[in-house]
Amino acid sequence: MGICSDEKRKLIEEVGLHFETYKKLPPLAARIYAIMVLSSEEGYSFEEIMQITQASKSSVSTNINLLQQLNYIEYYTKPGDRKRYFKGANSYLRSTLEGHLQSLEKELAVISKINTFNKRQNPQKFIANRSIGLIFQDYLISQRENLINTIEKILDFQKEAQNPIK
Amino acid sequence: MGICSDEKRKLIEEVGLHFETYKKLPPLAARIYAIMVLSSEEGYSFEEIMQITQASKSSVSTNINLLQQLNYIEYYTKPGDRKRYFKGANSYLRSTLEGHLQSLEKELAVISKINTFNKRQNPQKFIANRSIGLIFQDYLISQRENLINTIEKILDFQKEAQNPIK
DNA sequence: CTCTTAGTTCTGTAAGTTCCGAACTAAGTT
DNA sequence: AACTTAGTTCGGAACTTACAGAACTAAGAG
Repeated sequence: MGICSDEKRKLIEEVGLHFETYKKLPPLAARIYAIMVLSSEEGYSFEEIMQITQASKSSVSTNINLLQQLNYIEYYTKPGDRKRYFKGANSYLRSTLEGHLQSLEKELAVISKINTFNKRQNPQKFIANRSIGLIFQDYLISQRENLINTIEKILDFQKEAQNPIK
Repeated sequence: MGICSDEKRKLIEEVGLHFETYKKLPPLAARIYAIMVLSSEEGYSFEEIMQITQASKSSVSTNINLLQQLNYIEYYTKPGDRKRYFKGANSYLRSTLEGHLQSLEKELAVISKINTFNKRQNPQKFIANRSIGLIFQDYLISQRENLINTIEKILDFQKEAQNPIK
C-alpha cells in the first residue's frame, strides 16, 4: 500500500532483473537502481527504499553505497531534515555510455591482438579468412563511432540545459 | 614444453579473462574458448586441452560440452582415430553477433518500457527531459541497424565461400 | 572376456556472493 | 545525561559456482 503502486513494483522487478544481468549488479542493488530510474522526480528516502524492497537496513546501506560509488545514483537533502533522498544520478546515462565505450575499446584491443597472433601463426590461412575478421573489426569501429557521437550529443544537451539562453 | 608456446599461453590467459567477463563464461570454459580462437587451423584433442589448461578430465568434459551447446566450438574426427579434435565453430562469429542482437533487443524493450512509464507518471517533466531518453533510444536503434547489417554481410560472405564461382 | 582408450556422470568441497541481525556511531532532542 | 533518528560496520547463515576425484560407460584391441 501507499508509497508505490503494484504496477510499479512489478516494473521494478522486471527492470531490476534486467539490470542484474546486464549491468552485473547484485540483485538488491539492481532493484534499487530500477526504483531510481522509474522515479526521476523526487526520489526516495532510505526508509522508503527499505519499505519498497522489503530489505534490511544493512543491505540497503551497502547497496546504496555501491550504487553511489558507481555513479548510478546520488542524493539530495532537505533543509531541517536529516534524511537523505536518493535519485538516479544526473550523469547516469552518460556514465552508462562511457561504460559501454570502455568495454568496446577493450573488445577491440582483444580482437586485434587475436588477429595479429593468428596472422603471424598462419599467414596464408589468415589471409583467406581475413574478410570475416575485418568485417568484425569494422563493425566494432563503427559501433564505437556511433557511441562517441551519442556521448557528445548528451554532453551538449546537458550543457544547454544548465545555462538556457543566457 | 611442446604443444603450446609460452607466448601463446600468456595470450590464452589474457583473452580468456576477457571472455570470462565479456561472454559470461566460467573461467575454464573461457580459457578453452580462447585456445580455440587462437588456433583456427587444426584445433586440439581433449587430452591436449587438459595439458594446456592443466585442468581435470571432468572439468574439461563439462566445459567443452557447455561450449558446444553455445555453438562456440565444434569437433571433427580423423579416420581410424577415436579422438575428437576441437576448434572454434565456423558459425561462432555469427552466433556472437546474434547474441549481441538479442541483448540489444532486450535492452531496447526495457528502455522503452521505462520511458513509457515515466512519461505517463509525469508528462511535463518527461517532455522536458525527453531528449535524453530519445537520444539513448536512437542510439540503441542505430546500433541495432549496424549490427543487423553486419550479420547480413557475414551471411553473404559465408554463402559465397561455400560455392565459389559455380 | 579382459584391457585399454576416450570420455561422461556423480558426489564432494572450497571459494565466493548476498543478505540479515546485532552491535555500533554520530548527531540532534528532551 | 539519556533517548531518538539515521545510518554504518561486523559476523555469520544460506546459497551458488567451479572445479576435482572416483566410479562409471562405451567401443575397440589383444
